[in-house]
Amino acid sequence: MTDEPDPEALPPVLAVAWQRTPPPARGPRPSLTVAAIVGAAVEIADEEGIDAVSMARVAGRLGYTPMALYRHVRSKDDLLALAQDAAFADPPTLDAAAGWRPGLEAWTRALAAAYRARPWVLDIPIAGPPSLPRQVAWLDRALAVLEGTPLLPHERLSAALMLSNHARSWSMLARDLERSRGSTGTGPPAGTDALRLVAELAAPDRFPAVGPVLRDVLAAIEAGDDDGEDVADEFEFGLQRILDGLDAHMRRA
Amino acid sequence: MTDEPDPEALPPVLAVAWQRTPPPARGPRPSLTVAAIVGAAVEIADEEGIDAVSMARVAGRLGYTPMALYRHVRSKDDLLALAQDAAFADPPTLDAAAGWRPGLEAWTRALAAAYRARPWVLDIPIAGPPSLPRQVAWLDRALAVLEGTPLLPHERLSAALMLSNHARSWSMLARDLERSRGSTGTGPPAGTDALRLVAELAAPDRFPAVGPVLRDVLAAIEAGDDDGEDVADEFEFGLQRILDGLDAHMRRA
DNA sequence: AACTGCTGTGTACGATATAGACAGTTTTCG
DNA sequence: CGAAAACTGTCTATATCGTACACAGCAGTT
Repeated sequence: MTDEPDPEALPPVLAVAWQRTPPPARGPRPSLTVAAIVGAAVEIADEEGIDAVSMARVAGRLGYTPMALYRHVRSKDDLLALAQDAAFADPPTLDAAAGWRPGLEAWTRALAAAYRARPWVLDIPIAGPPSLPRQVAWLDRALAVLEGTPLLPHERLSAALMLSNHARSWSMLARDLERSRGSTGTGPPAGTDALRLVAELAAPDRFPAVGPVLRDVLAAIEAGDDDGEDVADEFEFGLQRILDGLDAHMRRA
Repeated sequence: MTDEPDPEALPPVLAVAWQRTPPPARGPRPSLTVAAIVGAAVEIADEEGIDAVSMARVAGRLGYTPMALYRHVRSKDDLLALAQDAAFADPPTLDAAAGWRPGLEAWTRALAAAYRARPWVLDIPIAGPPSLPRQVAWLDRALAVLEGTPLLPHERLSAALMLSNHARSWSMLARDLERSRGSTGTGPPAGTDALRLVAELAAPDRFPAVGPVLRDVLAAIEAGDDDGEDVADEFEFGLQRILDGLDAHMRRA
């Protein structure tokens, strides 16, 4: 009678992700497992992107009916959340003796590398604060690096999330530029072209500041060869600014 | 015969958004307009979220057939991009005399306020660098504030994007927490509960750093009353760190 | 007056997520 | 030992969407 959800109960995704579901006592041994389902989803996403990940595709790859998946996973959204978490490699081990700054640098770069390795992860909308195992593992490493610092606990959390957001945001930008480089015409065009377009479209009287800056950036890009390099440079610039800001705050305390 | 897309041609979305499409020379006067379509989409999203925005709903609200929209908009994705851009208010006018730091502070807070006013904007995946008019207008204001500073042009661009990313990321977190506060049980639970869960789930042996920090943050939250406040505090902390980092970099130059 | 290019409509198709009933299997309880 | 209970995977069905395609009527051009 009581369909009231127990407020103390684990949300289903978390229960599955943290393997808090006791094995069934009765009934046939499940031949499908969550791990297999998630693995198949990851494989498909690796090969063809998340748009190719449908319940039917995942089930088909494993030799099952689409509906079989719903015995192990509550919804497609849940499956995608699990796939996203599974897509990450284990966080790097950081040299604690080297200090917090090199540690966080390495951590953030590793995160960006993870996004680069599986860009489809960026297509899955994030839902809530990090709570799946792999994400928590990454968070743990960042917090561990900050352990000797004068930062307050909530400041450490903020710092880690800030760097994580930075890695994610810039990875999305890099992915978008790469995508538009490939597909001609449909999206905004390749890196420099997109900038050039905006620089031309922005009327100097209405948007006086944007034009000069973009033209200058364009000139700088054309002086160099590669423009994938430039995106990486912007990533580094932002990373160093954030670390500078944390450093300044620590010195003040 | 030549279906080759002209590399110099505007991508269709941009042509529409910047009103670079010449009015048709022949044929009946269009009764539908892009502005009306986008406006209807925004209204529906305001009332029921983006999930409620379907081509049929938008067309229906205007008294047209779904397919009529495709005469003015290339795809649903394009429509959403336009709606996202239209959803933003005009950027605030900033006091140039006050200096770059107060200016960027106000700018970033205004951006966060815009996300708060229309949270559904965050559900639309961003595609590429800012290139639609309202987004460019916002970017222009941030760059204008940085005009007197020793930052190089590409550094100014980086700084603006960094702050924009910060506003967006934290707005998403705030929205997620608010969402889970409302819906009981289905998603991850309300703000503090989510943290508590992770704190319990993270085994101390595998994730030694996460537990203490989360418990400390939880205690701090429970000492105060509201936890919406805390998210705002984290936003401010990150904002100040980024500005500190920019400040340090400027002094060095 | 014929033609051309345009607008909005109607129909149709192909995906897709997922609800609900069912048959078969394994364990537990009387 | 047999009946009931709990669970797995399947099958069928539905509702929702985005959008391709062909068409009817309209407004300028030739």
